Amino acid sequence: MGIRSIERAMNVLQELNLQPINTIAQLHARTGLPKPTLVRILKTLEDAGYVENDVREGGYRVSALVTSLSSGFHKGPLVVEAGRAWAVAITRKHKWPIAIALPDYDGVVVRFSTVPDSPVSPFHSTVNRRLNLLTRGLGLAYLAFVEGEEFDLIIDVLKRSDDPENALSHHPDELERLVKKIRAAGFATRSSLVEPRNSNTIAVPIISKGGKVLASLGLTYFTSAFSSEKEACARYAPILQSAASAIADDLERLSSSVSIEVDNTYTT
Amino acid sequence: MGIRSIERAMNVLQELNLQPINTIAQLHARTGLPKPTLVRILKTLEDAGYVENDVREGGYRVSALVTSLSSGFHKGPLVVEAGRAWAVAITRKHKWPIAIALPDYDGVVVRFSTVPDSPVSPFHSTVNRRLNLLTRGLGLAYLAFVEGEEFDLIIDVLKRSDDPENALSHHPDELERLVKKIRAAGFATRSSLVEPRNSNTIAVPIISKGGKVLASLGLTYFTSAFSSEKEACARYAPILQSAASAIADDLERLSSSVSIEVDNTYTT
DNA sequence: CCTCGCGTTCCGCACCACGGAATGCAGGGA
DNA sequence: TCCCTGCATTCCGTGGTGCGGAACGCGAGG
Repeated sequence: MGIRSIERAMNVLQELNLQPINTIAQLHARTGLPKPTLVRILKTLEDAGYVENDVREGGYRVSALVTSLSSGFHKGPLVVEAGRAWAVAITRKHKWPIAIALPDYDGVVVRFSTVPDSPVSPFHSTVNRRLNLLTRGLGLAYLAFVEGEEFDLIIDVLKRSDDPENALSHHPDELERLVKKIRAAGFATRSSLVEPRNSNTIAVPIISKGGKVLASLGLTYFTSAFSSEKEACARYAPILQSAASAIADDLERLSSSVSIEVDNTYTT
Repeated sequence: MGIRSIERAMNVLQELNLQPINTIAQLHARTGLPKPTLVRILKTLEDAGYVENDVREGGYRVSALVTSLSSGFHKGPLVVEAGRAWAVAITRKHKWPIAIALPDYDGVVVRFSTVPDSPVSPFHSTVNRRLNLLTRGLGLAYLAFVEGEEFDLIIDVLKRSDDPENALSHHPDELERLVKKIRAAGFATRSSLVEPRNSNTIAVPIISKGGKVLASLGLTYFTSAFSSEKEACARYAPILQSAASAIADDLERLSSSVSIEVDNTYTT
């Protein structure tokens, strides 16, 4: 076991990243740490410059310096780099948060999200969150556009899983129907069978000029903001689709002008 | 005074971000912490998933999870978002690290850098580093293209500073000569009067379609890699200039096309 | 075989982080 | 005005825990 205070501090720092502003009481509830301990940890982080105590807002928030804790981390594939700007732009315009997810073995992992830029996000920073392929919007948007034996390979892996969210892999015809529907529509949504119910995600694939599915791009919204799922999809799916194709274009420009290959590596 | 172990852990984490791989000995030298203490801290961070002990490489490195420590921080202006992808692409092609700096009162602050992507960087992650306007490449590339009373305003502020790096603000004609030279060339380099001497930076402004100087974009290289500064500039200045103009284009596309799509899709 | 430098483990002591209890403070209700 | 409630913050005595010098194991080099 490691140094307790450090583990606690890291947890606190993670929690702080999940909300724009955090009261001691909230952190107490979420981390289970005694309040005096929280105050002490937060004061330490504040002295070090990672945290600000905004008395006006009545709580603590992360400050700019936290970026220095991860600035040296190699950010990952060029798709994410190319997609960020579009994701941010869409969120600024439409408010809802955008996420970019990359495939990783039997799921997709959120590698970038504009949650911190969104004033109305149902979630708070989903970066590094792993999502299932058969139930989640971002997973389905990726999977449904994968073809041939790569598709079969993934399904085989999923079959070996006992995660209830992967259950569909045992029902080939149902699965096929879903995939066909998604392909025809050009976008996927989160299954209505999984939590959370008060939000939904609309996602589209990002497909390279060569036809390879590189990532998926999703928008998450509160269901209560629209009278029906259809309405939300009609509104945002085209936006996501054109953004996805713009990202593919950018990737092309970025690679051709400096002649590099699209790199599909991802870290775990 | 805060909790010592936390302060130490944060320092270690920052140091880890400054190099792709870090041995205990290096960290010991840089942080001054006893080796057993370092091992204990690193083990704690490793258990928590923020750090990996790569025995093959013989050292510690930050892992993907560190991004969760800053994922909630609002990343900043769209220029940086638009510029990242280009910066990454250039570094992948030409190896040297690229930085994007934004103006901040009497200086510029590095808001993004590809140092982690560069195998040959003279520095290591300069994110959040503040640079002077009159001596640093990124500062000069910004300042020299600012016009009119905005320029005068900045100089007035600099005059009130007693930082030796701002001394030039007291020599108007010399300053004017420098500014003219930079404008004519279209790029700036770091003053030969300031450290470090074994590297240099070539920087260009990023100017919006409306003519406003938004940021500066710089490339840093080891002077020993070229026979003269001229040679390096001849090679990289055009690359930076076209990237800067591409970034300005992207910014334009990002802001205009996203809003056009809104209007188009509303009827569907 | 020895030596050097390294990462890692050991272990007893000092000290410092811990958290329950107390305090301070602001808002709300009677 | 006074009391109450919920909150953040401070206090302070105690015991656990982080500390780091010393020892160890190991691989490389001579």
